[in-house]
Amino acid sequence: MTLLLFNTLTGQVEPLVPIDGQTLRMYACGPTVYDYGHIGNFRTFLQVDVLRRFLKLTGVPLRHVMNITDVDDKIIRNAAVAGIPIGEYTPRYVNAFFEDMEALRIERPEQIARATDHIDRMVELIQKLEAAGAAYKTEDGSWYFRLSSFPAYGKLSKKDLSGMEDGARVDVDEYEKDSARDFALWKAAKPGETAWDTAIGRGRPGWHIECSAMSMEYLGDSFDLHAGGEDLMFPHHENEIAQSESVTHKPLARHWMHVRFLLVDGRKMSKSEGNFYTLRDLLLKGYKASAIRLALISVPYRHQLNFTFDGLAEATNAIERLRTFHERLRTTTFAEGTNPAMQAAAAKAQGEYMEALANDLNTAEARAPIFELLRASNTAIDQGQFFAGDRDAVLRVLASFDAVFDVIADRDAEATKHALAWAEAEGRMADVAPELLARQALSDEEIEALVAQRTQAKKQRNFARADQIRNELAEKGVVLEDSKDGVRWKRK
RNA sequence: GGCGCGGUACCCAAGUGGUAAGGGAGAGGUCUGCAAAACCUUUAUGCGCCGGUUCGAUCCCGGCCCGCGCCUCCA
Repeated sequence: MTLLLFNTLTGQVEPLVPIDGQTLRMYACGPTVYDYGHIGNFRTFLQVDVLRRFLKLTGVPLRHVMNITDVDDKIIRNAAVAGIPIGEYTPRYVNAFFEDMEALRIERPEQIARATDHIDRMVELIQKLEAAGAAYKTEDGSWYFRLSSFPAYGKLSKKDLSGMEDGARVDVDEYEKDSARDFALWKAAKPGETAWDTAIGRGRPGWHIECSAMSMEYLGDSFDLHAGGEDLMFPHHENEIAQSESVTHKPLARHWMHVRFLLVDGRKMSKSEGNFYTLRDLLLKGYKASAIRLALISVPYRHQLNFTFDGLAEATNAIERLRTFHERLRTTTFAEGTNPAMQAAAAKAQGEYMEALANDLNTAEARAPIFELLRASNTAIDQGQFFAGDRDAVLRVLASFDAVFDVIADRDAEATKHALAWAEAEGRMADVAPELLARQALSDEEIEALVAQRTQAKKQRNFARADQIRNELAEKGVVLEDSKDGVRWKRK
């Protein structure tokens, strides 16, 4: 099955297939590690995760490179404020980022590349650009890209810069540039700032050059897909194209994917609006990592997603239903055999599910057949028309679902535990929701003991006592389910 | 100002030129000691508004209204 993916470059939905007929090579812009990741960052990374997981599900081998920008103005500024070198400042945020990826079940790309590990590659690239007449050095020792040397500039974002060349706006700090639109490849060192001594002078890289240098290093001159948030389309990706293609004279990437921004309560998320959330903020409020994942991927990547707490609650409940169903399949004993109707329903769901994802990663549409199969299965089970062979077939469909969505398998407790440990270490326990703390109050053993007591009380038909225990557990976030096979409990 | 996106039931949301997936929530019911879970029924003659094309439009075209994003560091 071939993925049809919208290509920003052509404005069309096109098949995404490896140009070399084997491995799909992709580059996706990663984080700038100056702070903790927010849900907007993660929406993009999650949607790219959906892409890579679907490709893997369809049997496409991947080589996915993600950069980590560990040197830039904000990092330098923040490190200076903290009074430490950037090499000491960034690791905590790099580690936090990886921990957040793990919490959200975002798969690790095959290759992670840090900017500061590739300074020499960037310098080489700038030298090549100079040789090609596309780069020049200014008096202060900075290097700029000569936009006039690259007529195709703007082809990705569909911008016509012809009328803007003679910028009426003159930036006094950049008076040395040939043209106001020329962008920095290399910034000359300012006193006290982080800098590298290199063949092109002492300084630090501009933002865009790292992606050109590192994609070339790990994926070659030309690769299959380049992805990132919509804001990166211009100027970042446009600049990457200019830098890379001026040297290679080959298309940097054949396919470009851009994930739209999310809104929070109908507005762009920003600190000043007071609608800014990191993943950690939400975990401490008691929301499950899986619910955050589902909420952020359920609206297809090309649409704005309006993030709300209602939406998070909805995702929480939807996951609960999936997990309850999965548990029912796993723990119920079914008679041998199959129900042809169920076999057909499972095959249909699987087909519709895959087709929806193959259609430009339509995650919203992909959910529908899964829930339809869930209901059909529950009905069949209730009526005794569901057999061991059906269970296996339905479990296989759920496995396909989770191969991409990854929300049924429950690792929420670990993510929450890590978040709480972090809050403790950072002195942020005041931000932890009381309900979350209440939920941590009982150990599994204590819950088991109370459940046993309640079962005993029920046997003695002491329902008052049994209900008392149930209420007590409910206050601690533990929900009970009585069934023929005994009592199941779960944490909310 | 330039570029682009969206307005579908209480909320989220998919979708197609032929009469509206799915999720959440609510209501009623079955089951249960009571719950929970599960299932059944129910909640848009309607898809922002007005025209047009068509045998037929939510889906195509035009206009209008409203909301949002990008154009600057930003996922």
